[in-house]
Amino acid sequence: MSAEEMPNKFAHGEAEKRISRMWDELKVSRGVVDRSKKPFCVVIPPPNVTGILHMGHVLDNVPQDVMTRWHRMRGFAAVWIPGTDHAGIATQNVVKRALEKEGIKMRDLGREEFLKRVWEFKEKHGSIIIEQLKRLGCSCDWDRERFTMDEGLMKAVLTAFVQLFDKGLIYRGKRMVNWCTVCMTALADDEVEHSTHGSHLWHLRYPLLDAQGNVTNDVLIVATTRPETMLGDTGVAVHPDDPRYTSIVGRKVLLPIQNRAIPVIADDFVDPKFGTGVVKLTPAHDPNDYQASLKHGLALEVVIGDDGKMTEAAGAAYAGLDRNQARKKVVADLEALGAMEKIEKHSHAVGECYRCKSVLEPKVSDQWFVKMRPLAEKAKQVVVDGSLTIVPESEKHDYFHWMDTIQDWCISRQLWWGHRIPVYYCDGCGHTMAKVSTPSACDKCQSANLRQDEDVLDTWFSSQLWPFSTLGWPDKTDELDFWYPNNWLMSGRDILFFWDARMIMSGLELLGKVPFHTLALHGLVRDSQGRKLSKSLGNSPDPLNLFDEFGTDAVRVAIAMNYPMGRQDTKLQDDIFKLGQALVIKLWNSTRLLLTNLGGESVASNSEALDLSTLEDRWIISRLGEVIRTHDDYLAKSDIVHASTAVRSFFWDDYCDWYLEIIKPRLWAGGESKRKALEVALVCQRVIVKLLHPYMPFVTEELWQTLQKLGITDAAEKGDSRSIALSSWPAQDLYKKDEAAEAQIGLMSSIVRGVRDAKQTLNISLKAALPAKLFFINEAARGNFEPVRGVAQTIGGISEFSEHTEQSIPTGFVPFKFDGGIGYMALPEDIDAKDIATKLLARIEKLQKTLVGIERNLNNKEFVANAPAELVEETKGKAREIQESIAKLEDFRKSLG
RNA sequence: GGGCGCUUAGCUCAGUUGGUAGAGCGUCAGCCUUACAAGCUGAAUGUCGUAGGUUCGAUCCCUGCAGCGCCCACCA
Repeated sequence: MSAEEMPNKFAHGEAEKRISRMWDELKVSRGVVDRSKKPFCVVIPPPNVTGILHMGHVLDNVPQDVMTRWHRMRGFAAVWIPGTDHAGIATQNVVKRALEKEGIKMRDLGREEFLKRVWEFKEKHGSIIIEQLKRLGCSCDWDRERFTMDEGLMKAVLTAFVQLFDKGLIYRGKRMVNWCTVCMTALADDEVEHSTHGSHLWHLRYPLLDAQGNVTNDVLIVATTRPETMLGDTGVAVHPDDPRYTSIVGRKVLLPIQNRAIPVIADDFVDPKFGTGVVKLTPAHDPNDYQASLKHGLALEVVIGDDGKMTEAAGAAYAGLDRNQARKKVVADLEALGAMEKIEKHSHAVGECYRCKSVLEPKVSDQWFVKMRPLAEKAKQVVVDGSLTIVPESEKHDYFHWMDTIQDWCISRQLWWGHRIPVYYCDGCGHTMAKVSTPSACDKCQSANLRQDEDVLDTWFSSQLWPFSTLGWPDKTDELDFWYPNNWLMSGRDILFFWDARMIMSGLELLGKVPFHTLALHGLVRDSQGRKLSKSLGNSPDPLNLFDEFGTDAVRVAIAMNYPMGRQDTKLQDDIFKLGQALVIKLWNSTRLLLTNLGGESVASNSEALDLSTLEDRWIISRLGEVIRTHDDYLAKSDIVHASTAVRSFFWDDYCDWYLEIIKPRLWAGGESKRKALEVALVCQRVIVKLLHPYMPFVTEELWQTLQKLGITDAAEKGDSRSIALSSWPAQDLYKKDEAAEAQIGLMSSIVRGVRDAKQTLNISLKAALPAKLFFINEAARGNFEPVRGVAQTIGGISEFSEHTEQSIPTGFVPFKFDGGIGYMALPEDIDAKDIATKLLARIEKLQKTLVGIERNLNNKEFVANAPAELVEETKGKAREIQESIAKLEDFRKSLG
């Protein structure tokens, strides 16, 4: 393509596909173990294998791609490892429901056949999310894609289990766990979501029995939120110091309906102030009651089954009823018996399944647990001593608190889809052992009569190994040696405990090292009204539609510039994608401006040997170095919002609005000055394109390829020029700071702004070239003016600047303020004096307001005495400038009549 | 019940050795100026949640209060 043929817009739809293909062919994102380089490794938070791309994924992955691309260009041996999670409950439920639609029941199929169906489902849908991540432009090393149930990771999971088991960190125990009656499995504590429900507090009358077991006239009134569980009551408890009840401790009450005598016990877990101060005890269906039953030797009466239906033990009248129906019937029956004292309104928190939202049932059962306390101590320590940094820092509090209050982790799930627990029971001698590969005989008695545990592991048990299992652990691979610990991990705050914390614990325990050095957390994006994005609200935009409409680059850069990091959640304004798109267009067009001015020539530059004899060239190069520094500093702190907006504002404000406008006359004029301008401008353009590449990979690749084809290069660049993704990151040291140039251009822009302001006040065209005079209050400004005289004339639309040294206003001129002095611009003949006077008055009043604040300080002796001398001088100077301006504007206003 | 965070322009948000407040969007005014009208040039708008304290000086540091949000938590 020749420069003139550069299309006038970026056709993102076509280009993104073409560029993705090119990246695949060049394998730009391949991570190679290269010990001459520094390692940089990130692992993707594995999306559910059956998932489809939503805004949450965009949020997770844009910063990871930014970081990975940035490091790759900076010469790190960078790798970003992709993959998917088998997502135990979620996937099992999806397949189960799909089968039910075909009229097939999971249990009828049997375990083996069902699993076959899940695998088929996975093969069919598993690549969808991966393809979508590619569309997002993620530069993952796709050859290293992993799945939490692939062969290697399976081995990692089993090995981890066996190691923890052999160390005694995994044990089996009878506990009260959270049971989901819909998913039919146990859940870990943090898989429970609490939400407040409006309900009732039922007060039940339990008649007191005398020593012979006969009903007396006394009743004990118990308050409960779950009347249906009374069918399984095996005791009643009061506080030992509660004077109302001390006399009856040890006696028995008659449980209505069941007509069973149950004991009254004393325990200090009872709060005398709540309800009646008497608690009914249902050890099989309440965690507190269960603890009490262990202490006091109460019986366990299971009245609610795994499916949420009442059991035989509940009595013939209730067996088979759903727990909710049973509640109604129990209440009605108690009322009929006269055993219902009263019913109060009461709201309380109820635990729900984080997958299916149904109300959980506490259930006593045998489950596998990981001992967390020893792991938690180490995990805390690495954050305390700084070997692992959490961003934003405020999240540390939550992290420490969680570690401090940690309970053992229930890792067994009564599911079929997942890693089957590698524990084998010997039917010969009762020995229990954990093995990575299926054993043929018992370790102890050599019996071949072995039975594997039926349960599978919690999904998070495998995801916690992700930072090292994906690198080959438990094998000692080169990758593991080179890229572990990972450098950086990004995740939503919502999975800090599910995933991040457990990776830290398992990494420390199994490998003795932190899994990553920096943990960056982000909040959620919400809609413009602050609501969570959800399918049911219909307020969750489909990222793929956004890619089609605005271009992937636009979506990415919009997300980067509005990222919810170090903050609370971010409200997604409707227009941010349009603004992202505007940036893409602006970048495209600024390149086009330069290319269409090449005049058929090619411009090869060298950042190390630029001719900077022209002021604006020195200035933009100085600014360029500054923006690289600023950007890199921010990104090093994982702050992609400030990093990306710094580049944007440099590009748009300094480069496009000032620099390109300044050099346009040189471009039109041609010759040596034009060539130099193009050289500098193209260096800047290349650097800007590179700086934006992590955020907008597609359009920047397209522009890069265009420049390369035209032979526009920079001899100072290193790296592989076949793709911008492989090119070298701009070196900030190449672009030296030039204070003088910055001060001079700063003065120029201040004068130009003053002139423009004056022209708009007078309602005259900005192009009208009028003469102007400058009166300098600040000597430094006078010195800085001479070099910018020409530029100021051109850009400001001034025929000629001259210096004014008198105090009085030159007649026929209008005053304007600039930093360091007062300017006077020639007044055209026909002006609306009244209109101008009004505008001037407003300006004067504003200056006076500012002056009042400044003078308040200067009039304060304590300020002059205590504030730093520099500040006092600066304040005095400021005051003088403003005073002068006010005086001149005021004089002029009066002269208008 | 505990812990954490937030409150700054109409909206979304920046703002660290404490020095008199910024951006983008929106609004208004003027420009089709030969890269871009998805653009350019300007303007207006704030008792920085509230009451105190420290300080010459507080959006910033300390304390109380109010409103909002998040996390954790077995009160039946």
